[in-house]
Amino acid sequence: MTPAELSAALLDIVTATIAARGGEASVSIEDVRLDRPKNREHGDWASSIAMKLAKPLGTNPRELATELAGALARVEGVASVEVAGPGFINVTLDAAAAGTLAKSIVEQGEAYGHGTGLAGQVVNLEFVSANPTGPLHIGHTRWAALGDSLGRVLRAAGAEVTNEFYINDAGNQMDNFGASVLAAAKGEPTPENGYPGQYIADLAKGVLEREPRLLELPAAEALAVAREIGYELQLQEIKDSLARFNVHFDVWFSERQLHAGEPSAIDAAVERLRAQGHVYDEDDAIWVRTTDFGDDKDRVIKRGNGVYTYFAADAAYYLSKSDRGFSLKIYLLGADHHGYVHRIKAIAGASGDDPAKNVEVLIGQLVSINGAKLSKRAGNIIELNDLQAWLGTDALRYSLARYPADSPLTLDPEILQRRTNDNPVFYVQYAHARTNQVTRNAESAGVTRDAFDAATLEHETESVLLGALAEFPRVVQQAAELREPHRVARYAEQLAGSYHRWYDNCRVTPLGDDPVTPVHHSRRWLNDATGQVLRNALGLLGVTAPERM
RNA sequence: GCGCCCGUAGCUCAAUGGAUAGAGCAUCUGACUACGGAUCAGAAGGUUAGGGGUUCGAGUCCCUUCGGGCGCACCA
Repeated sequence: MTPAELSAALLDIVTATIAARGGEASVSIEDVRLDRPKNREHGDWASSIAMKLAKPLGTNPRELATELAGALARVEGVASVEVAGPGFINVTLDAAAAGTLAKSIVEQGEAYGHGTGLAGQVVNLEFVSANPTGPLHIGHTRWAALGDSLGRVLRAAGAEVTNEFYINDAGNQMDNFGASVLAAAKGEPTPENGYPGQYIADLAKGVLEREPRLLELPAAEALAVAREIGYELQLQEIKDSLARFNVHFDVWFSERQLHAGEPSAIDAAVERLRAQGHVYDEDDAIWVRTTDFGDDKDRVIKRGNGVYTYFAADAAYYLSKSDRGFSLKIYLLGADHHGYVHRIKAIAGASGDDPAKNVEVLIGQLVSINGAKLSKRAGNIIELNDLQAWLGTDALRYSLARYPADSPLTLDPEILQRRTNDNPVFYVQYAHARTNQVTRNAESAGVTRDAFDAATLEHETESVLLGALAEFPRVVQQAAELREPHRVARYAEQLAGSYHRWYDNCRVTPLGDDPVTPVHHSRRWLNDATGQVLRNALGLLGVTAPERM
C-alpha cells in the first residue's frame, strides 16, 4: 500500500460519496492527497478532505469524515481509520501493507523517487551565468549548488531539462577586463573601471605565455589579444571550477553570437517584438512597453545613438530559448537582479508567450559568512575554489542546497568543517555508510534477502522508518513543483534520523549465537531500502553517498 | 520616495492554509563486553517583530506599523 494507492482509494470513495449526496463538488487526486501527520498518534496518514468538502456539500465535517472513514476502513491494507478533531481522517496501515514497501524500494533501486509529474515539460534552466571577467565567488557558488540540484530534481520528476550558462562576453566590461589584463602584463596599475585582484596578474602571466610578443604589439591589437586570451583562460577556469563542483552545464551560450551577423539575432528580435505590437519609437530611441507586463516604466531597447541596450540582448536571448523549443524558461538570479524580473516577464509577454506560464524567475538571497557580507562591491570576495578546498565539495554543496533560495543565509565555516552531527551532511552520509556496514555484516551472518515477511516489521521505529521511506517520491515531486531542492536535503536528514533510531532498536543480524529468524531477513530488506533512498536523495543534491567513512 | 525579498528557540534554520510551531548547535542529565558512539534517550528553551482582518482552522493569505537586505539607467 503506497501513499499513491491510498490516495486513489480515497478518491474513489470521495467521488462516490459526492455522487450519492448529489453534490456538485469535483475533486482531483491532488485534493485527496494524504498527509504524514507530525504526531504519530494520528496514524500513518491523514486527510483533511472532509473539512474542505463539508461546506460545499452542506454537511458538517465530522459527519462527512465518519462516512468516508467507514468506507476507507474496508480498503485492503488499511488496519484502522479514526475521525479526530474537527474532522481529520486518520489512517493506520497494517504492518504487512506498510512493510511491502521495503521490498518494492529495493527492487526499484535508483528509479525509486522518480516520477512523471512534470513529464512533457521542456525546461531551460539558466543559472550562475557569471561574467567571464573573474572567478566564481560564493554567490555564484550558491546558485551553482541550488541550480544543479534543481535540475536533477526536475529531471527526476519527469521534465526534460537543459542546464544553461549565459556568458556575458560582449560589451564594455570585456574591454575593461582586457585593459586590466594588459596593464598587469605591463606591470602597470589597474586602469580606471578596471578589475583589480591577484587573478588578473595570474591571467596576464597566462596570456604572456600564450603570446610572448604581447607587449610588442600595437596598442589596439595588444588590447584585443589580452582581452581574448584572458577571456579564454578565465572561462576555462570557470568551467573547471564548476566541473570540480560536480555541476554540469549542457549549453554554454555566448552573448556574442547574438550580436553577430547581418541582421543579427538582436536586430531580428527587435523586429519580432515590434510585430507583436509592444514596441514604439520615441525621442529617437526604440522602446518596449514593459509597463504592459508589470514593469514600473518602459524600457529602451535601442538608444538614440543607434546602440542597443543590454536589454536588447536579453530579449534576443529569450527568443533564442523559445526557438530552441523550451516551453519553460527558468532563470535563477541573485537578489541584486530582482529589478530584472519584470523585464524578463515583459519580454516573454511581448514575444507572445504567457509570462505566468512560460517563464519563471527565481530570486536568491545573498550569502554571508561569519557576519561578513560577500559581494563584489564589498570587495570581500571568497571564491568557489577556496571554499571548495576549505570545506570539500560535499559539505559545501549540501550546506548551500539545504536552505531555500529566498532566505538570507549565514554560514558558519567552523561548523561546516566539523565532521560530526553538527554538520548535517555527515549525519546523512554516516547513515548511508551505516546501511552499507549493516549489509556487509548481515551478509556474513547469513542474513540474506531471500525471504521477506513484511508483517514482522512491527516495531514502532520500523513503522516510522517505513513511513519516511514512503514519502520520498512525494518529496521529490513537491521539490520539483515548488522549485525547492532544499526539501530533498531536509527529507534526507529526517530519514537518516529515523534510520539511526531504528538501528538502535532493531538488530538486523542476531546477537551472538542466536538463530537467524524471518524478522532478520525482513529487516535486511528495510536496511537496504533505506540505503537506496539515502543514495537517491544525496544523488539529487549532487553529494556522494560513501560506503564507508 | 517607489518596488521586491526577509523577520520563527540564545545561534543557524525548517514547517503543501491543518491537530500540541519542529531540527541541529550551544546548555543540562543519561546510554558503549550490543550490527561502527560520526550514534541514541531525556530535560530546558516560543506572545512565529507589533497591531488589525479573511477562514471551521493562519508562522503561512490580505491590510498596516517597525526593523533588516536588495534594487529602482538611452550602464553592463
